[in-house]
Amino acid sequence: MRRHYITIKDIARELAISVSTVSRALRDAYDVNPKTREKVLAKAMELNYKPNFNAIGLVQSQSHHIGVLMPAITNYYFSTVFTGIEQVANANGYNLIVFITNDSAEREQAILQDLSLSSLDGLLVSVSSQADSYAHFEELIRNGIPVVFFDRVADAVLTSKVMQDDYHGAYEATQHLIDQGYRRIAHLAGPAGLTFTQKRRKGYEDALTDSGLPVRSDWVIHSGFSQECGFEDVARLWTLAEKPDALFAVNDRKAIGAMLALKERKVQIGKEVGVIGFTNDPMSQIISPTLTTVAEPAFEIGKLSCELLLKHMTRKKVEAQEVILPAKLIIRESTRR
Amino acid sequence: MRRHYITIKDIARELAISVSTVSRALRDAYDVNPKTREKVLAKAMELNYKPNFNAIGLVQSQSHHIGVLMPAITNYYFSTVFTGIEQVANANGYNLIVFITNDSAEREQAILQDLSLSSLDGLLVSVSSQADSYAHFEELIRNGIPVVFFDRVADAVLTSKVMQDDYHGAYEATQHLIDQGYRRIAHLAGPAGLTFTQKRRKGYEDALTDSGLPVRSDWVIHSGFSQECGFEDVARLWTLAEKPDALFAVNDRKAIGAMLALKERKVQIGKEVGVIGFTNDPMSQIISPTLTTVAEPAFEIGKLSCELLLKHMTRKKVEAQEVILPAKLIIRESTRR
DNA sequence: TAAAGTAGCGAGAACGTTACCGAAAACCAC
DNA sequence: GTGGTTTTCGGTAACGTTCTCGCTACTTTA
Repeated sequence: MRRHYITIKDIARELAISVSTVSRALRDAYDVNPKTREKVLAKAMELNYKPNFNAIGLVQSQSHHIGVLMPAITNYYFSTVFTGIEQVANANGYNLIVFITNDSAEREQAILQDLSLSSLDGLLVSVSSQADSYAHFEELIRNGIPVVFFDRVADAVLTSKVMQDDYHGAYEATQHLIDQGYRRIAHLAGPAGLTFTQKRRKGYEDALTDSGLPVRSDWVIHSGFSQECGFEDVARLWTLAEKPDALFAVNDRKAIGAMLALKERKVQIGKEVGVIGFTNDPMSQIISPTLTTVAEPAFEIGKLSCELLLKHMTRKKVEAQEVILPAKLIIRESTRR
Repeated sequence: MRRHYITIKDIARELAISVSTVSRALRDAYDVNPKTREKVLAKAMELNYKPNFNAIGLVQSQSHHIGVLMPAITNYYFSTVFTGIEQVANANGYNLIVFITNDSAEREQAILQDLSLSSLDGLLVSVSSQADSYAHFEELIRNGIPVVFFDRVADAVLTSKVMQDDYHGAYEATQHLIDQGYRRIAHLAGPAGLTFTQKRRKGYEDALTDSGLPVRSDWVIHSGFSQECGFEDVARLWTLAEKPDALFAVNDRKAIGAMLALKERKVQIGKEVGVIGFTNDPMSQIISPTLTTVAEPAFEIGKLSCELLLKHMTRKKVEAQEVILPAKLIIRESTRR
């Protein structure tokens, strides 16, 4: 079970110098003769020395690990955010430890419960949609482990957050539908508890109100994020006496589910019923008609979250900030009459 | 920078017992009075004690971390495999450290070069398509860190591998096209260096040969995995004097790129030209006509890879095995005449 | 030439935990 | 009671590294 690798002791012994000197030579050049430094480096290379991060972490009480806690990774948005995170983390010499909650609050709690404080220097989080308590995050922060939220943020926790402009994105999307002449606009919303669900709903409602259109609660359906949810939401809407003539979905997967339901009902998408999504998932360009959507800067959000976290980790005191990146309306066929 | 947390010393002091006893009480019950064990556990709970994994890792020379090295995570296949890995790793108390190579051989080398032997107990790998040297993997294994390959395996390295049945999947796909009456079947292949590219090509060629059809090298195009590659491959094929009447793509993204190119040329997919992919990416059900494909058991591959790795990690000597999971043909509209 | 400064290095403790071994205490059988 | 087990516990070294301090030897300054 136990393995033995090359350590600085081995280098010290072979070079007949002390471990202290080897340690210094390998890190910074101060207090060490350039010549001995050369020798140490050469010997380290020769023996293929690799530092033991457990030992370093122990003595410095840090791990060089950043945790990433997300509901899932099997979708365009999260996997793209993650790629952004990875790029920054890697460039700064940090490793990423990934935790997937499957959108379950219990799982999220369990992960945070098990989480040893010593194993992480910082944590990036997108909360599960059922999460009800954020005490664990606050405890983490209290213990000196910075937490940065992205996308699905916990409003109550005082720390930095990175997200897209959900409100204005939703407003623009709804406005676009209105501009295209749609008047009976329904909203396929996300789980009610999430902040961004609320923001997108607010943007939708304000756009309607600003154009003098009524906000009808029976045209707003809260459900999950999956394609199936979108499909079922349409089924429910189509039982109503007065059916909508446009759908604004909280994300592309739901919009696509809705489109499939509409196709099944032989409804002409765009012409009869406009559909608009949110995310700019590659699927939105594949489906036909192509889906109008609000593009989220997923990669940028990942990069920025990680950069912010690094700031919190390295600097003494960085005050919490909320970064809101612009979302961009992309007009395609599904809202073209 | 330095943080101090609750340690077993604190527990020992408060209970006026030794650290050895606390340590034993916290782990297994042997050699410790059930009563004192109770007290220790209660006190640990009270103080919210969390073990320091750096210290444990140092003394046991292990990290409880498993590395996952992949070309990307922003696609259906890899993110699903990863989810399978995550499930098994988590259930066994291991954390996952993710490395993304972006399909670059240099990046892969750099990651492996930096990789401290002490920071990983095992490694799961899907090699980059440009990888030319597998020396690093062999060194890892020599140093007692088990490596298991999945999907994109390194044939030369003697260790366990998990993959789908590329050969038979490709054979079946091609056979299906033949059965449907297509006769001039082209293959949009992957990067030539990868093992599974070769296997799928072989399956394609054998199916043709077995049906007495000629294998035409100008109908086999090797390029990348992206949608754009599929698009461009069709552009090239359509400059030929004799055009194919069916396309077998190495994956769904390429198949979809090809379909878009065909649509642009007003070619009726299915009726005029059959298209078949590989993966069963959700996109294949979204595009119209829906795409016939060969489903890969991505989640299962992830689970199995991790389970195999755990076996290698815990048991003294487990001999390397190659696991090949069945791939399943899923017939949809794109091959229906 | 003596005092003062500086560059380079080493000794030893510390980080939090486990592993090993020995000792004390409790129990048991006769 | 006595001797021998068994149970329970504590002391100490070790894991690989950094960090602090102090020492030596050389260089500079007056």
